[in-house]
Amino acid sequence: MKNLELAQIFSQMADLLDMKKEDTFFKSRAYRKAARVLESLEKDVGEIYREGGLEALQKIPGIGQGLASKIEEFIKTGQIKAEQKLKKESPVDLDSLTSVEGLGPRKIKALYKKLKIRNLNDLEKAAQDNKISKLEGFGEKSEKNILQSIAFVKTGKGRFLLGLILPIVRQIVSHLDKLPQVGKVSLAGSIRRMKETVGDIDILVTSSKPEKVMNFFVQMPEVIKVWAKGPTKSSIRLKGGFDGDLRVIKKQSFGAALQYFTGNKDHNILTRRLAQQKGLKLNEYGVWRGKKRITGRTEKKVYQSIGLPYIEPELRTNTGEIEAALAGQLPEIIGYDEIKGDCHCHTDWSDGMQSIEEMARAAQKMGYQYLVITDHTKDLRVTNGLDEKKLLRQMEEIDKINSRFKRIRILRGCEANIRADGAIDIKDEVLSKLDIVVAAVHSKYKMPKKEMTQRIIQAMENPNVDIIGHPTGRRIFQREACQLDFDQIFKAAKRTKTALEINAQPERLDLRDVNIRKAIKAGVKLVISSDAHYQGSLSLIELGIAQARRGWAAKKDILNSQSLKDFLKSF
DNA sequence: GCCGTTTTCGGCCCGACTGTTTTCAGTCG
Repeated sequence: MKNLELAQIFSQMADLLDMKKEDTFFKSRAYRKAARVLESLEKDVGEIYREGGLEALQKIPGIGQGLASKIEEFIKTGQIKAEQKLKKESPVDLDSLTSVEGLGPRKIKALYKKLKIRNLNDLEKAAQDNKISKLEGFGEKSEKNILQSIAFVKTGKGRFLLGLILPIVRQIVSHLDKLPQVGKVSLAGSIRRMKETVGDIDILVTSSKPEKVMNFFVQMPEVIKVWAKGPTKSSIRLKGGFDGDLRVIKKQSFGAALQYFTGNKDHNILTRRLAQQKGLKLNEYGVWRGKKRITGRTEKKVYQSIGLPYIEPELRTNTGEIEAALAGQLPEIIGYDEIKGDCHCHTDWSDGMQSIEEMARAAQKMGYQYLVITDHTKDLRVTNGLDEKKLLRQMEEIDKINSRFKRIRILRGCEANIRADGAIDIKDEVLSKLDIVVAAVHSKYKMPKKEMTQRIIQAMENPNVDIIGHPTGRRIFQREACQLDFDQIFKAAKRTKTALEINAQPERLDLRDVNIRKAIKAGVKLVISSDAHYQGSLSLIELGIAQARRGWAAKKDILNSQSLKDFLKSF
């Protein structure tokens, strides 16, 4: 799948163009638009090109002659000359500098011209020496923000979004699975725990012919570097910039190895201690009494042998799961197949890519009983947000479309905007006509804790508001969560019967796992939503379910695990 | 660079926010 790679290249080219010249506004915007379209394209451009050539590429909206031939070049040669040229001519490391919030191509250009800032290090130094605040167009606050943002970017270094890595890794796993020399295959490590960000990936296989498996692994087309290659372990770097390990395990040790390589460090220390207390030894090869291996083939048996029930991978972080397991109080966390409908998605009425009908058909395919259409509302002009009149028209449209669907019900909703004072941007008389109202913050994320908390509580007080969308507004690696007094938020949510969302977008995953756990403890109900802007991203719901599982959520805590009737009743 | 014509040029989404200014540029979504 070349779409994401190309999207990245085009948006980089847009930035490079903006830096280079003054009058590239519309050209760079065309590149950015093309990047956006590619990002959300269902079909692989490689496939489109194979089937219909340049002509088919030009049928993609936002792609014309110029960009189509660049895509062709990329498919054929793996690179785009124009991009290489732009990069060569650019004196700065634009990629890392644009990751600093508030810095775009223009400001980066100014910083280079006046202070010769080429990369993050230069930038940090200049900010520390108070050189930036003295520049025209910058000030003390800019300088402070730059330093803060650099620190934030640094914490994310070397980690990657689960949602980005998972599809790539799954493909590798499925290739390995097809090799005749491979028996069992499993992911391990943080990616098996479905942690929201992943450092490197671990894959375990059983095989009687490790050498052939290793040969295949280090020669995959995605590999850009081989760190190590041996009979039991090989390490590589993949195109995306992240590293992967493959370990070959004997059949009789597979369960023990999985257990060993999945839990975080502290979980493993505790399980080994439990083994010790029983006069056993637990390592990656099995559970041992003296020199005798008593088990190790499956994880379940490993846990059993040390007196524990099977613990789901998502829980293995030593945050109380072992104590709960010993006490028989481990929750039965929600399953990946237990969501019955999606509560948050967009269509081409606002900034989505597909029609209501197309989204509904895709949701039906996923086996859902319902899909809530929640397009943006009027405050968000950039997303073509709907005003009261358009919302009413959309409701009529949904009613019409519903008559064409038998197995799924399309629910009428919106993602309304919570203004700075907590007011909703749509009149109550229209809100009250909707089946479900999601309300969310889209501006002024830096408000002080007290005001931000009050703002959201104010929104929850509106009897028409059913769900608070992406409650903290965070974007992993990009924007910190807003400041909230969660105790107060949870209290108000419970009192007003407002559900909080677990948004499944890879860079949001908002609420976080710890807050999900706290919310459940406080008696707050939750929903898991894809926030899909096109059909394909409905399946992102999996990441939200993983997040819920890491937050110890059971089926009963998640409102959209209920049937349509019960779901509607709970608001 | 794309797109759709008043069809090979001329327009292209635009408001909020921020940090800087004192009327605005750049960034973000």
